[in-house]
Amino acid sequence: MTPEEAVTTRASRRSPRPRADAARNRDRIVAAARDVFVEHGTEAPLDEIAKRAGIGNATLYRHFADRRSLLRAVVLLIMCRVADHAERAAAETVDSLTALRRFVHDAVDERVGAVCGLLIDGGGQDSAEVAVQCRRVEATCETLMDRARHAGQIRADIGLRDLVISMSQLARPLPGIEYRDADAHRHLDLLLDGLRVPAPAACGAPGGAEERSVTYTEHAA
Amino acid sequence: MTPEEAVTTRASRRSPRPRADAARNRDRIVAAARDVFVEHGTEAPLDEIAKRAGIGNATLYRHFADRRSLLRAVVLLIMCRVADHAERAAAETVDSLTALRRFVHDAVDERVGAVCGLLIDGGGQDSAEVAVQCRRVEATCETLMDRARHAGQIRADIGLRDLVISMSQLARPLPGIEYRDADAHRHLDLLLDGLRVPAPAACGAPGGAEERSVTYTEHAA
Amino acid sequence: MTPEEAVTTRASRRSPRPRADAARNRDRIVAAARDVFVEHGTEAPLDEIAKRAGIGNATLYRHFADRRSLLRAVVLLIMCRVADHAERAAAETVDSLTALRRFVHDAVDERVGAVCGLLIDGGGQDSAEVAVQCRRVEATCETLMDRARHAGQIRADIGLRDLVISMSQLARPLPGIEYRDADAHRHLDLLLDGLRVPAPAACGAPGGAEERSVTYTEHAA
Amino acid sequence: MTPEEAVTTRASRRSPRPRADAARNRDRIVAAARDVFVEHGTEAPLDEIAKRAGIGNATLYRHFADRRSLLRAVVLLIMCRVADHAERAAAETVDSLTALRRFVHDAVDERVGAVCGLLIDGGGQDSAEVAVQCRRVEATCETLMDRARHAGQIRADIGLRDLVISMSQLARPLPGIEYRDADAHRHLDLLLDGLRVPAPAACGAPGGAEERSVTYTEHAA
DNA sequence: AATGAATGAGGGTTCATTCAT
DNA sequence: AATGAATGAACCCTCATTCAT
Repeated sequence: MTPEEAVTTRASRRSPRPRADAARNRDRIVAAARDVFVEHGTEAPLDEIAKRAGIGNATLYRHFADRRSLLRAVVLLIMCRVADHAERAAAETVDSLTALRRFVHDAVDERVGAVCGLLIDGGGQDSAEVAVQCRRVEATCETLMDRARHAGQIRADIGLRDLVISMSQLARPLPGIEYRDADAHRHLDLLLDGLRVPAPAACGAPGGAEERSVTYTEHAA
Repeated sequence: MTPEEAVTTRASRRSPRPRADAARNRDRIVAAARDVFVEHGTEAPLDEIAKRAGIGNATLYRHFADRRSLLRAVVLLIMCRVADHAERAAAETVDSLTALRRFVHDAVDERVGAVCGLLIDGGGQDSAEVAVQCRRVEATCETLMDRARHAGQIRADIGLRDLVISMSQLARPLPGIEYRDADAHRHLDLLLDGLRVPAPAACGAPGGAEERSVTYTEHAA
Repeated sequence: MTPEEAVTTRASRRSPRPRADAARNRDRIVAAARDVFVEHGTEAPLDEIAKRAGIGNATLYRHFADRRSLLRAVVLLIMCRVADHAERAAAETVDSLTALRRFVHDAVDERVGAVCGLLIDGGGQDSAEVAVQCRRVEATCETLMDRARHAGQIRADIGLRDLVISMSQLARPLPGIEYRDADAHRHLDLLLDGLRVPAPAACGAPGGAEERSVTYTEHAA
Repeated sequence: MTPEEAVTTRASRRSPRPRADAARNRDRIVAAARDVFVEHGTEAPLDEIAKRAGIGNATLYRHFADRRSLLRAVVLLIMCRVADHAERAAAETVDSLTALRRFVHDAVDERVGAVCGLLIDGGGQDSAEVAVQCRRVEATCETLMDRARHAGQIRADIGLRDLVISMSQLARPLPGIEYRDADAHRHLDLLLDGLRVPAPAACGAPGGAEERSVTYTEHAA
């Protein structure tokens, strides 16, 4: 599903035609914004984005009234793709855990880290379209996790939120450090390994989750 | 080791005495900066920090020439404490994996996520003092990881960098979302579980690291 | 006289025909501009005017090269009508003072306050057409005032400029306050009463013009 | 009463001391703003005001958070002085009509036209301090007008609002035309003459208020 | 001819940093 | 030493005007 389709079916709109060059500009802006947000964070100057997109600053404002609006478009773009990946993974991959794995890595490739936090707890708090995509992701992931849980592949105490937050955090660009996809992929693999059962602790290694959970509780206090 | 000791032994300096109230102000500023950086990111207005510290803005500049300088001091504070925790964990905890676990949770409690990125790749690239602390952390962690590796507790393909980056990322505050220590602790536990051997794959669950590594290679291309 | 006639006789122009719809657009723009200038001042965004006229912004620029040009057209429109009113009042109303009264109220209804200042001192300093209309107004008013003066109806120390400026000012919209024609009409009546002779002072009331003129001189110093 | 006193008695405030140079700057800014507003309208660039005051633009923002805030200060300054003039005129001038006359001319000299509209209908809608000064003006004028009415000096159908609006409008700078105090004073004199009774019409001149009121009603329709 | 889109210049406001008390 | 105040540079956003369909 493309973001355009996500917003509304074109036919139902009044706008006579979204002039080809304008549409191309819009896409360029969103793509540039995504990259700049990844590199410099969501507080990056919009002028930088405009320059990267090869347009004047005012043109950016013609397409997006303010920073939030642009951010929303980026989130929508990413979330549409991520949701697509989730559904495709669920449809095409028989093993649930493998599907989850495929999903998180695809999400990282979609720069999901650029908009971390925005897809949590409903995501686009102020955008119905984004919320729809978030729900697509949630629904698909929940299904996959349920199946994996029932198959005894992943621990029962892991929820959707854990997956989404961890994924977003690990995929986030590190300020001051050049962004490394490789790290995100690698650490997500480690984390996914941690989700699996039998929990490593059950394999005989000393110092299991219980042990930590004690310490953890202390910290939570 | 306190940050003051970390900087230099006082005796070798000219400054006759660092007036008690000035020293107190300095500490207040660093503490306030740490908290503000955690809450609003490292781009937060310095005036906000000064206000939080209960001092005038110019006083902040008397102590720290510019933003970088203040940031360095915060990093140094955190890294000193984190290094202390690392060494204490190594000294007091017999089991290496348990020591690592203790260390990462203590680091989160020290708000290590606030300065993520600054302690990677040598850390304070422009600060010898910070570099010293980073090396303390690195040395201790490397020792612990070596011991754990040799004891067959953690996988052989995991390096120090993996631990430090993951820890920093998972402990980072999520913009727009209220910071939750609990999430960081929880997800670090999951990640640590993923570091352990026998790898979950070896426990019989389908879809091991090898499988992923294939996909991963594709992504890396 | 319509503004079109005022500009030039069509026959002398090259333009083959001013396509009916184009002419209609032009009129709409000028009317919209007049209203917007009244409501939001002469600094109002031109896009607002275009939208109000129901046309695209570029169409506005096809008709009027820049803001000044549009403003001139509005002034011309208003001044043509105001001049018409002046001449009609002079022709149809026997009593000169009554004719003046009729004139000023008609002028207010033509939104003369919207372009205040532009019709003073020659009016459209940069427009021959406007200047022509200004002269029509001036000539007619001068005649009427002369007649009223000679008939002993109005004071001898009142000039055309007094009338025009006062009228413009009192008819001006008050920023932040919803425009009230009623106030303008009311206060113009009061002012016209002040023009009359025998001066109120002569009617026996204390504190006449002479008295004030003293104070006034002080202020002028 | 100075604006400072109008805001609050200094003693009751926490602010340790309003540093002399800062206070001087504040006064300079308000004075510059008043002049610029008179010359170029209340939409004039704030940078222009800062330059005129001989300070940096940011200093202006330190003293006044936004344009409204600055405007309020100007209004307060003017209204305090105007209210002082009103009370002084009432106290020192025996004849009520003469007092009113003195008042309006003093108000013009205080550049009351710069803030026209802001003193109508309660004045500083968002400022209690301004509202207080407006009420001082209103109360004094109402008293003066009452006395003049009872003494048969002015017409009974004239209200406070008529006086205030007319005064503000006539004293307003004409955009594009250099501001002329003389015109304002002159036209206010004429208007005040119009307020007097016996109404000029009663003096025998043809075309009185009744006649107009007919036309007027037509217009109002 | 009409229009949506593009754009550069300019104004409002914030903030890191410097100055004067 | 501590502070309130001052400042210029940078960013966001608007708008008059031009361009391309």
